[in-house]
Amino acid sequence: MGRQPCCDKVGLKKGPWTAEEDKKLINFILTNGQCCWRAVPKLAGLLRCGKSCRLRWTNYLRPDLKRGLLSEIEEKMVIDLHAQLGNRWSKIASHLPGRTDNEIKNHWNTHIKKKLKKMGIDPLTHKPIANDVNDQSQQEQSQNQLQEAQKSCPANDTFEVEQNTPAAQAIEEEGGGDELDKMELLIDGFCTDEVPLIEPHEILVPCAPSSSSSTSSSSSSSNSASNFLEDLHLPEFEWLCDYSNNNDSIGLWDDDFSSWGQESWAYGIL
DNA sequence: AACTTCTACAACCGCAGGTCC
DNA sequence: TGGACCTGCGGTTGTAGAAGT
Repeated sequence: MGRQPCCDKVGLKKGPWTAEEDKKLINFILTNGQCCWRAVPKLAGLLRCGKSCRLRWTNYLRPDLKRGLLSEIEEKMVIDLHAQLGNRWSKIASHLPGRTDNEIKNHWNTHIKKKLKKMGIDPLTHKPIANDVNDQSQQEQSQNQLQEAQKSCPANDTFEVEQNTPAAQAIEEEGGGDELDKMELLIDGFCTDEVPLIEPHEILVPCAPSSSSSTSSSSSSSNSASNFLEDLHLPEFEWLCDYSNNNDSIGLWDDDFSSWGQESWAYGIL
């Protein structure tokens, strides 16, 4: 007896999400909270499987997401963390507030891998790329050591970022280690693993719409997903925002999601 | 201008682990 | 205790836009 598929695939939509679908999903999650993803599409009126809804929410629509390219510091952190954790993207992501495992995985595959190879560093072992057989066996040995270390590092342990891997050093030498201390402070005090799930009634709505802004965000779907927020009516929520350390105005209601999740956002209970 | 190739990233798939009954 | 169900994770694929020819 095989497992039941996660969803009845007949008649279900696949591929890129439309603004309308995003709207329905956001409305539903904000109203009902995250529960029982399998039931979400049906209840939200979406022709998607629950898995797809969860992915869309966690990777794209979640209000606490940062958008845009990873900074130098974040990139360096990813390399350090990867050296210690391997391809455990979700664990790596948990040390980078506002970043998703998918985002980090993509960034690793498209940017960091190339960068490291270019520098003569094996992205798998984080050691200088070796050419002969002896070096290869050395690499295997170090890889085994790495795996052993990973085993002995329980997931919830407080994590010390190793700054001494050749790869991380190479990246640092390229520039961009300035704010590292700041970032480490952030990590010491914050880990997404520890972030409690925000219940819908605890989610706040931006206190004021504003003109313009918006930094990044590139993809067409992100733009398509953005404008409909103007149409969202969420009377029971109020977003609070702290303008004090952010010169940009909040772009949520006019441009895209790029402002969601930045430090300037504050969440609280109404 | 049209076509091809490359790049970035969103989304899908299958599996593993946890929980519940 | 074991099976069913659900969620989360990691690898892979698909697609759109950019860049090159």
